[in-house]
Amino acid sequence: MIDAERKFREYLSEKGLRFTSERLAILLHVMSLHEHFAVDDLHHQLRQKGLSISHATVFRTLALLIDCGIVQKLPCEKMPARYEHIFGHVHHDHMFCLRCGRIIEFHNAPIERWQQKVAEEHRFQMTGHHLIIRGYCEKCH
Amino acid sequence: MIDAERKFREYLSEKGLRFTSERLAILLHVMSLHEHFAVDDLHHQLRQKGLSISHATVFRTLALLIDCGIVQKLPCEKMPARYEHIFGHVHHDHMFCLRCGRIIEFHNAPIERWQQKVAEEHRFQMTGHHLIIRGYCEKCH
DNA sequence: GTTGCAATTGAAAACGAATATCAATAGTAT
DNA sequence: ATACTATTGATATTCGTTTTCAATTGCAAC
Repeated sequence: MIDAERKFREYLSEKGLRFTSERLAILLHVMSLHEHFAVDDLHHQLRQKGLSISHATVFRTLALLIDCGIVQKLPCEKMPARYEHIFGHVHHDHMFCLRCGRIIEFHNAPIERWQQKVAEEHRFQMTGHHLIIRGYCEKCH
Repeated sequence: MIDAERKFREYLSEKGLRFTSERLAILLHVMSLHEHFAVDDLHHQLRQKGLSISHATVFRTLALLIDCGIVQKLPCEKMPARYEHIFGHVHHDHMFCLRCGRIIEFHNAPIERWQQKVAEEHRFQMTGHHLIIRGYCEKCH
């Protein structure tokens, strides 16, 4: 059993929810993806694997995975929404290319620290943040 | 004529678009608001002023004002989308209270500088950014 | 001013992502 | 095994936003 599965089982158990085969299949597939994805991507890929999991269940399960901290919704304002698994990864932010749609991940410790400081100054209890830098990637200027 | 109107007229003229009474009314009202607003707020307030401007026109005009740099869409993921005028204001980011929905504005120069630096490191041409800090405000922890 | 053309408008219909409904199914605790 | 209740899939619905299209109105040329 992978760590993410253990974490998901614990989360569901604590909330009195059930660990179903659909939820396991979605979790495992999400953890196997190393790119961000839309709900439809995920749905199609699961069907190609021979699993018939409904659209509604994919949405419902993603909401649980987000609440549980295994997945995050990307802050870029494109529709449909994009997701990625974050469990087992260090925190990172994103740059979004307005021309080709490429998403570049980055991590910057000073920015993280200053955010914490700004929150404290406003007596604001920070639980998370989203930083997205928009512009044009190396190939697209 | 206020500066924003001059800027909007120039923008429309350059694009071969027309400066209509509806567009002027929306621009002036948006500039008079000192809070973020949803499309429906704007639409209602315009109607209360006795102006019968359609929903569609409000949406269409906001898109122009955003493209022109007078208005921005806020990056908090609440529906419906929130907007604010930015023309004549210094750049700022937002904290969003998950409990009461309050939006706190802030500006932090070091964060801005580090963002620029990160973009340069990735040879990324930054045109803008959105930073939103989520959590609980002073009243809500 | 008048004219002509294309941009703009309003009302309504269409769109699309996401959510709710509900009967059938399947975990889970006993 | 049983009973209870969460979950599922199919479908319908919601709701913010966008498109359609005929009527209107800027605006530039005359």
